[in-house]
Amino acid sequence: MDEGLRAHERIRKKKDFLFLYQKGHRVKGKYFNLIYHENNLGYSRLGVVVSRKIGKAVLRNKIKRWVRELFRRNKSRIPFPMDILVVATQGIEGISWQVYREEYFRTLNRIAHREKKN
RNA sequence: UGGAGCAGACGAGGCGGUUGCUCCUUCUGGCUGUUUUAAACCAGAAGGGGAGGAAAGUCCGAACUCCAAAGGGCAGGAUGGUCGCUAACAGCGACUCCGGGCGACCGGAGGAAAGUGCCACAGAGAAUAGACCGCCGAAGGGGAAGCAAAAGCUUUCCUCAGGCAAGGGUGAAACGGUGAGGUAAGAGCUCACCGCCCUGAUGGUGACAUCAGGGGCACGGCAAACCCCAUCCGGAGCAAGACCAAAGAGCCCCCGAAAAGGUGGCCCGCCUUAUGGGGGCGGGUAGGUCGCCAAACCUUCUGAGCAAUCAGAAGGUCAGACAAAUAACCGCCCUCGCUCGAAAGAGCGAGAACAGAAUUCGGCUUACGAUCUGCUCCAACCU
RNA sequence: GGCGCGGUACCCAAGCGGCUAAGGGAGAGGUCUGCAAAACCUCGAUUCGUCGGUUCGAGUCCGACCCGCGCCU
Repeated sequence: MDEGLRAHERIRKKKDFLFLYQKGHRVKGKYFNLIYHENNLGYSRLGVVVSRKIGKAVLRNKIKRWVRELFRRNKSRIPFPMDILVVATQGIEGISWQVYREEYFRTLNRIAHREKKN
């Protein structure tokens, strides 16, 4: 599996965001919430939301870069093709790259477990 | 050595590699399409570019776009020593005056004799000054004592009529200051010096400076109160705006008067329109494309100018996204800190802070560094 | 990204440059009551988001900064 992140692999349309907010399944985490919904594209797509409450522009960009890096490096951990929306919450501004990575993997595992049951 | 002032550079290590993003150019393949070639799109390869000095705050000024060709007036706003620079500016440079500092240096700047308004409390009086305490009471009035025949004279008291504004006191501010003369006591009443005002001469483009003569003091403060004077400004803003255009719905143009609406806060002016008649097939949402990166540009040199800056020559082109691009990590070297060691050296850690382009420039302001550099001033010590 | 509005006690707020910075709610204490409620009385801002400037004097006028909110695709 490739480790790229091309334009079509990112959620870019306002409609897609609104659809996920309405129909997506939510997983609440300590530092971010994750909204997902399966798609029929054959590949997964990623969207990142970091509001201005989190911090200044430098920090917001850094968080987005972390999220994208983990997504493209670990596409094989995603159980099936879906749209993923990562919404950063207050508290994320203090943590390190390693802590964030652990949290991301744990959240993906939770989704895999939940979907197996269903 | 310590303290201080001003100016300036840099913005963070260097080399190489792996994975990944974005834009440009060239090439290859695919898809679509057609008479054919291509464009666009997708994938790949090669080469190249890829955040800041403040990209920030959005405080000023412009370019650009639309609002009728943005036009006239009012209202409103901005600036404020002088001269210059600039596309423009609340910016920059040089100079002038005033204030602060021992000093390097720093800060301020039109008009208060065009008008209006305000100056609480305190105080006698606060802008056509005023008299609480106080000082005087000379000439005038009254009382007492002495001298004198008398007229009167001398001394003294009253503080009566009145005079004064020196001193006390109030206040942020009290209607020139100091000294001398003068006087009953005083007072620019007079004089000297200082301040102020007026006139003239000289120098300077000018703010202003210097000098000479005169006046006899008049002109309190506040215009970041209204205002006056001079100069400048139409309004919005790239989410401006232009073009293509699914779905859905019908929509548009021409003719004519009143009314309504719009056009910048108002007026003028200008534009549009219901209804009726006639004619025609466009307008525009989602979405897409453009605007969107070569510009008042950067570097070096030469010349003009005290300087800001200007002129010329040569060379360079180095972000262009749109839920929005720089990250994760490895190796070697370098610098710094800590530990071990007699030393050579070894190990560990760190390489930041403020902060992320969003139409583009010129400034201002604010934030920041464990990177530096230069000049200057003051103090102490040494020679 | 651009444009606009606001910040005064715990909350809502008024405030021509001049007295101790109105008022309402909530709170605390008291009066009343057997105890409460209601009513009545009393109390609280060392300072008006922060820092400078103008003025004799600033919550108010003028700058700079901080924070909060709204509108425009």
